[in-house]
Amino acid sequence: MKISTKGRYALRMMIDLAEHQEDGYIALKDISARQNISKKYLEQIIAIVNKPDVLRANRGSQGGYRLAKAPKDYTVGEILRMTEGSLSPVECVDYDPIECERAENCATLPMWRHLSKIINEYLDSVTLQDLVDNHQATETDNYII
Amino acid sequence: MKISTKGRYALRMMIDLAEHQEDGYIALKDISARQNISKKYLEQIIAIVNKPDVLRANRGSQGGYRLAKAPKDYTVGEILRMTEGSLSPVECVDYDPIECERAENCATLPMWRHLSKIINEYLDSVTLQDLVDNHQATETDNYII
DNA sequence: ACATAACCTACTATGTCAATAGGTTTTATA
DNA sequence: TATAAAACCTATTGACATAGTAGGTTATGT
Repeated sequence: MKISTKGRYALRMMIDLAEHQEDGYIALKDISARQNISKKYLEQIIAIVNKPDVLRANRGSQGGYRLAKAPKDYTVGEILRMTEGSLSPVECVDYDPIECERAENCATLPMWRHLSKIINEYLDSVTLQDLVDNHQATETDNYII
Repeated sequence: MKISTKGRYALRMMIDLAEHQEDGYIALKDISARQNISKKYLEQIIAIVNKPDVLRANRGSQGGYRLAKAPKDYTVGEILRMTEGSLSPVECVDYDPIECERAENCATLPMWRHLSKIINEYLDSVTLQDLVDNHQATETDNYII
């Protein structure tokens, strides 16, 4: 029941991009150095997230990435679902109709559904901007989240 | 971010034991047949949960297992933590003090803490009795959870 | 005594994770 | 226009976890 490095690194990458929005296109080399994550691994991870409505990329010299929209318009949930796949605690709740033959008479299904709901709803309630704001607050201990 | 079969099977086993409380000691063979889970695998899983305050076991002929307390006195959270280990979405929040050197200045830590909190609090709020009640309700569609 | 059940330990196939590695293509700039 | 820098692409790998299977030993009610 753990978020993988893929998801966690993707989040840190997005936060890094959000915090350096003013610098134009950011090279993975710089994110790699700041976040202390292998550039090669970041390449693979950013490839998952690199959709036109999420990121803008420039190739070649002086190239890099920048956010496609404002940090407040990304939720943690959407970023994690892109990299991790479904965030539900059990696979069966992702299908509609449920394929499991036990579903009709399952003692635990409603509980899994509810857990899935609160996980996704919470993660969809936190934006990239919230994380950036919170990061700034680490200096003053004025945590928002 | 998934609960493994170990945790899910452990829960189903506990529910099965709760629903057959009146039958005295229940053999794994019977749970295996009813739940359609390999008896050999159930042996390994029940070994994790088989503590004096959780289950009573009788060996030999006519032996088996029964709950050590009332179904309302087990939470889903405690059962899953026994089999799955920690239910937190990231490892770092389990340590106090946190070992990660980035912790003091981490943009995501408070969010992970909060997510961990709502997951554990919800799973600790659901008892084995709730699941049994809910199971009964599948016939009438009067879900509680 | 014997059948039955818990209990114990080792093994294994498969898959996922967490990268590393080595390239090709594109592009700003000197 | 050569070149350096960057994105982009695909394959491979070691380590570990998952999801069991297998083959026993020990205890106990009948």
